[in-house]
Amino acid sequence: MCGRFVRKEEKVLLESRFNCDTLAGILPAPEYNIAPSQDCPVVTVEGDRRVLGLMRWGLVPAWSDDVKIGYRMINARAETVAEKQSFKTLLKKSRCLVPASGFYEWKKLAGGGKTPYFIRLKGGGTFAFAGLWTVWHAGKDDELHSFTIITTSANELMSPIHDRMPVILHEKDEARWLDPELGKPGDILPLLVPYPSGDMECWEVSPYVNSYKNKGEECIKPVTSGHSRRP
DNA sequence: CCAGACGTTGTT
DNA sequence: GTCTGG
DNA sequence: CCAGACGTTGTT
DNA sequence: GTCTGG
Repeated sequence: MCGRFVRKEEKVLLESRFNCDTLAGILPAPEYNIAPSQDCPVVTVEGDRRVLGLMRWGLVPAWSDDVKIGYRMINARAETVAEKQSFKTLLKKSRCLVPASGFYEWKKLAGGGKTPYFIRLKGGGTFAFAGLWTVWHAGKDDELHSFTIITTSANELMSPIHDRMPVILHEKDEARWLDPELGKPGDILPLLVPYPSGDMECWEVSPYVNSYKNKGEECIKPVTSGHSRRP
């Protein structure tokens, strides 16, 4: 679940919305169909300031001897993230915000097919997924920064589509999620819950989005004549 | 102590 | 790197 | 997440 | 069917 998302924000908007500076490199343009292995802007804490840096979606743990593991480490389960050895240290020390405008889920059909849905906050505001990040060393000076998105059970809006959904942080909780002083599970696990259904909306979109190569407005256009509706 | 594993999803 | 299992 | 590939030998 | 790649 949560294997594709959307980020329509410009760099300037991201910096103001998340109160951060741009760390290094050129940020990619707004993006409609972000897939695993792509580089995305991610907000982390360095010392006493927030920074926006680029990382690859799909966690490549420091111990891995193969970068390809990242293709399958795109999510971490909230229910077990404090216990799994691959995540517990990161949960304590390496949390991040992943800015987004929405995400996709594919609903399985009885006939064996699948239909993509676009999901976002009501009205389309910018939000942050709860993420974990790490560094992998390919060579002596070769660092790969990567991240994963935490998932939780589906809320009422999502459950007709899928049984899992990404953790979306309430804006007031973003500072807590990033606070390096907070390392105890009791401080931060309560944030990893489904976002309220009433504050979200979703609609069916075209299978055009099935290919991550397809970009643009078409990726979030309702498949039924312009009206958003429940699945 | 060392050796060995370390993840999610969906589908069956 | 860090945790679990033997 | 979905799309797309999925192989070896020998010769150049 | 299953794995890899983006």
